[in-house]
Amino acid sequence: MSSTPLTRSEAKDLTRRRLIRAALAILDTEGETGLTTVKVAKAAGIAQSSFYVHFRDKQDLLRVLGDEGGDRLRRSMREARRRAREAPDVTEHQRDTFRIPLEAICRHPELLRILHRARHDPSSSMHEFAKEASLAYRDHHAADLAALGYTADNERDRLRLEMIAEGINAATNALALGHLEGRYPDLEEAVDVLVSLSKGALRMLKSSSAAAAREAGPVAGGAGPGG
Amino acid sequence: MSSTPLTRSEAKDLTRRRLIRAALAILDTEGETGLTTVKVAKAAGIAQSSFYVHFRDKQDLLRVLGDEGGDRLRRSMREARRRAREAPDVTEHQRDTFRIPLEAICRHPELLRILHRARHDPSSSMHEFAKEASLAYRDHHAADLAALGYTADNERDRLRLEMIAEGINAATNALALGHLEGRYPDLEEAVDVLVSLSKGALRMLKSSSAAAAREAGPVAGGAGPGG
DNA sequence: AATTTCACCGATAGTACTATCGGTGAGGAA
DNA sequence: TTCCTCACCGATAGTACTATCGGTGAAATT
Repeated sequence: MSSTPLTRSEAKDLTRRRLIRAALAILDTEGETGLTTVKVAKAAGIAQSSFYVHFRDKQDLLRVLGDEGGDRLRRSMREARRRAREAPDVTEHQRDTFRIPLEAICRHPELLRILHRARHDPSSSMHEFAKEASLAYRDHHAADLAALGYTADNERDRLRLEMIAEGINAATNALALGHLEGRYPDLEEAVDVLVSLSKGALRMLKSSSAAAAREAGPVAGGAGPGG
Repeated sequence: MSSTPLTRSEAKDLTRRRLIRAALAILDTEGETGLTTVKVAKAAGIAQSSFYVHFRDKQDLLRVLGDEGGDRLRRSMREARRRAREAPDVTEHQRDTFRIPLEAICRHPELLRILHRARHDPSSSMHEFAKEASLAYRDHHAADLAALGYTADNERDRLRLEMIAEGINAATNALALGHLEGRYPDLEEAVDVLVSLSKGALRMLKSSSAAAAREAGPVAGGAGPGG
């Protein structure tokens, strides 16, 4: 009741925020197929035609959603790295490295679900953005692992580190969603699993030049890429 | 040119196969949004209205696609387990356990992409099917890991084994898709990474009752489930 | 106070898709 | 040969959504 009289631009911005919020909710519950200007406008409390006061067209809305998601993504990654650095010891630093992304996902699971879908849907308006975001996540994980002391000093190890990071990233997402679906009630157990997964993979990295043959057997026999 | 005169039911079945094949291709390249009776019928070389000779409606087509995918899934999982058992030694058995699913994905990546999308899209006609398939894959991986000698003898380890299996499964999918996208040219390297990931995780499992504290630090401090 | 701006509205043209219907001709049974 | 069956066809009714347009009233400007 203090400042209910809004200026026109404030009111417009508020409506725009409502549209974006509504769009995210619909995207999460009904997918890109279910996202229509009719539903978004109705959920935001305005007429369907007024949608076009705020966005040039539907494509434009998706683009804005992608941009906002990207910003939120970058901010949360910076924040995560900052917080992990504050851990008292190495073990806790390791656990933080995996706990923080897990908690971030659980706070805004709809963003991951939307990205996840777009990542594998070539027809999605957010497909390219989702691919970039996915690579950014992988590189973030790779940097995390490097920060834990596992550096790659040659091309082969660099590629391996990327693979490990991508694998760990996928596992993190899967466990977070499993937690949200109620299958894994204890998030700390998920942290344990991720820590141990990474330990195994990074053991390989450390011993790659010396005992590669013993660790993984004859490796060079390369199968070409699949069809 | 030998038996071009087909019976009517043979010809009908052929058309049906063409429709299913076309639907899968469109689903892969354009997503569920782009899957229309117009496109499917045209790609199969028949009139749009003739679509309804073969399927009651679009939903029916999706259901059939799900069923066929399920069959193919179960067959390929059985086949994979059979082949892995034939490996000459333990190391090769381990590698086969991860190589076989990787190769299976690379042979039919469109199936994984379609499932992946539906898995995270509540509006998808194949959503429930994709969730079940995902759990089936996880349990398949869990059985594989158990076959490698890592058994869970209590409730906590059973849940951990499930988490490890789900994580490894997600990593497998991610690496296979990365390989297909050209980021990881050597599939054998992906096998190495998966083997090492699993080794790390299963080390935790084996030592869970005895040396849990040394392996992962204080573990019991349980944080509740997230929001 | 007079005028302009503009966020929002209802109506609607245009587009794309789903599903039905009556017809047709070649396969198959009598 | 005669009749029936049915996979396929074109046309079309019905539905859902996108995007545009002229109008309206309150905020903002003069």
